[in-house]
Amino acid sequence: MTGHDVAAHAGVSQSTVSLVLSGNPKARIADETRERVIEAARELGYRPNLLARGLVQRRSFALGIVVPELDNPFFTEVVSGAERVAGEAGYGVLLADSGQIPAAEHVMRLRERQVDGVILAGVPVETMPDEALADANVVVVDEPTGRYPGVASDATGAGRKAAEHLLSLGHRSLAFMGPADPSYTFRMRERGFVQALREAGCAITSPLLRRAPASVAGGDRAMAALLALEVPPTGLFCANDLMALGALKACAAAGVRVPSELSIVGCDDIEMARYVTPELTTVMVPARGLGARAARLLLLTLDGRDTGALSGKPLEVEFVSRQTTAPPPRREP
Amino acid sequence: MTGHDVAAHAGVSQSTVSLVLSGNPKARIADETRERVIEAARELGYRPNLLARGLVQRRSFALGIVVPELDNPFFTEVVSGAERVAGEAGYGVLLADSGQIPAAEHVMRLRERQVDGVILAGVPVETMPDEALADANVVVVDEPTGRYPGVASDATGAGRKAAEHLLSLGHRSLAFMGPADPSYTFRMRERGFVQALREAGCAITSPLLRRAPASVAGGDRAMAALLALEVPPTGLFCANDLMALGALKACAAAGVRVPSELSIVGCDDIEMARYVTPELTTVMVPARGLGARAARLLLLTLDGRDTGALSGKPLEVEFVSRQTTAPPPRREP
DNA sequence: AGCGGTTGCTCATACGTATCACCAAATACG
DNA sequence: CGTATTTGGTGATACGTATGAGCAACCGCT
Repeated sequence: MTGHDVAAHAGVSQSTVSLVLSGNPKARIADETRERVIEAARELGYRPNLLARGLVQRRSFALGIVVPELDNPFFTEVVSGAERVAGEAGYGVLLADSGQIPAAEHVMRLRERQVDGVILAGVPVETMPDEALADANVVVVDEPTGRYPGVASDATGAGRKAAEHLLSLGHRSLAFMGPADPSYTFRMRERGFVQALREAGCAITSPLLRRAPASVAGGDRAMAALLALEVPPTGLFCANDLMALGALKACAAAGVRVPSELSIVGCDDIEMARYVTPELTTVMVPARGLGARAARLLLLTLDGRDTGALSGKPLEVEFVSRQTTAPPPRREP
Repeated sequence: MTGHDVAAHAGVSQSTVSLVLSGNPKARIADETRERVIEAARELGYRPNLLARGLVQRRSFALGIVVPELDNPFFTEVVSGAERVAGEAGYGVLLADSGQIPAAEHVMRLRERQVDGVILAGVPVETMPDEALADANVVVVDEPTGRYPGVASDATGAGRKAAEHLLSLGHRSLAFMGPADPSYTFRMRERGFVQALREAGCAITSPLLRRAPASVAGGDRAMAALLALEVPPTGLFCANDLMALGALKACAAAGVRVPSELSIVGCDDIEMARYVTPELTTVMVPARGLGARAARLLLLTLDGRDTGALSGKPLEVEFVSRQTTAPPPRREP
């Protein structure tokens, strides 16, 4: 089932079929011919071979997206948002879940498939060999590089909002937990949090700054360490929701009541934040929006359109008050 | 950067380059020539154009996967499993998140991209027009069709195990919640549960059989309805974990204590099941395994290998005892 | 020396589409 | 009526790769 078959069936040449079905609308085709071709294509159920089209047009109308792990709901949402936008624009999406293979290799594979562009989310772009990204259309999610266009959320704002909320509740003994090898976004969340505390004259001390993998298990471990301190904090900000869920779990295991004994604020607002008990107070980061925006930015770039507008300002984050925060317990009850 | 460039650089023809770099190993190439070509390719950073290869070989070495929603962690895991297996075999993965567009349309788009096969997970295959799947390599996840090869989990077994557990704890007043338009798998989970109850002389009555979307919100609503009954059940089996999380949430909101007042069993064992409080007792369905197996089955089919072995027996499910089940409260305390 | 067989490579072509150059017929124009 | 212009289409080619046919050189054997 090729364009030639349709041509034969409609009594025209393959060129004409191509012009009718995918050529630009300014092609001069008689209405009657156009009808015949379209009808023939419909009857035969013709679908163009996008490999062939891609080969000659040097555009595959597909884009790749690389994430470190689909397990993390945050990245799932990014993918979901990007997929939607790409799909609506007629683009296909090639997914690469980093896993064992280094991200750079994934990018190379995607480029072999001639993707028109690549979205990188949560991968350490700075550590990738230059050649992998050389003259590729790349959009980086939530990790401003200065070298590639990107979309980001207001990460320092996220940390700041968490701090402001906890401070306003009266907390003064605050802790933070985040990954040991933080990505840009995690660094900024931490910085925003720490700076806001400092400005309020409430510096964070080293034992209250825990490093652990940004996962539920990591949060669990870090929380256990915090609870083992001589004077545990009364409030906690976690680099992401997964860690916060782990912290919540550790508290439940240790019999520490949230929020009456300890207030916890997460970050991302993954769906699960609403479904745990108590519901997690967090800072909403528009993951799906980031993915969608990344895709839009990429598509605009491919069309050679101006990208300044989209690339510019970070996406707003929003504090979401739920049930894991409350005023600190009174001292020496 | 094409094979011709490499050829020129190595002083051979493009054919030779092709033979060296991707031709079958039985091609007769002098060692010295082979070296030269490989070296030239390395120097130039040559990567073959898979579109061109796909066009001539009539195989794209890519497969498509269609899911109804990436939001559901179950499907995320299926995708993740399939992606891993495909990636290791050198296949690319085109993702289609159903969303607004009907699944059949997604399949057509994937086929335009010449995917070698398609994995369908959670899409209503029976309602798809035949032409969409005509002479395509299809593997259906968890929905035996009789027309297409598929991989499935032991869904009746899942329902049965949930029933057996609750019965063995002493429950006699049991409820079920599942979607109103159940897929095959959901129907079988329900059937296994109901049958096991019946065999134990403990039939389930109609008001204890709730229909709601298989989501957290749906579970929440259904649970609220159950709690409003004159005699609420002491035990509950949910068609999937998302519903169970919703039920848990509704209980928390209504002040019903789990598991002392009500036992809840979910199904799937999504990651979150471990992280809610109390931890969710559930039946583990190997989602990642299903995805991996679907991919393997598809790849074998593409190689023209025998597929009987893989297609055969459903994957085992496993009861996972956690914290949401306990003996029923004594009557009239 | 003569000859079949093997080795090592190249030539030409096909895959299915888009697109440029070109052409015949029809039409406009003075 | 002769010529410029437009209309509506076709033919040929290119995209980058794989691959069967073919070919020259060399080998082993009698």
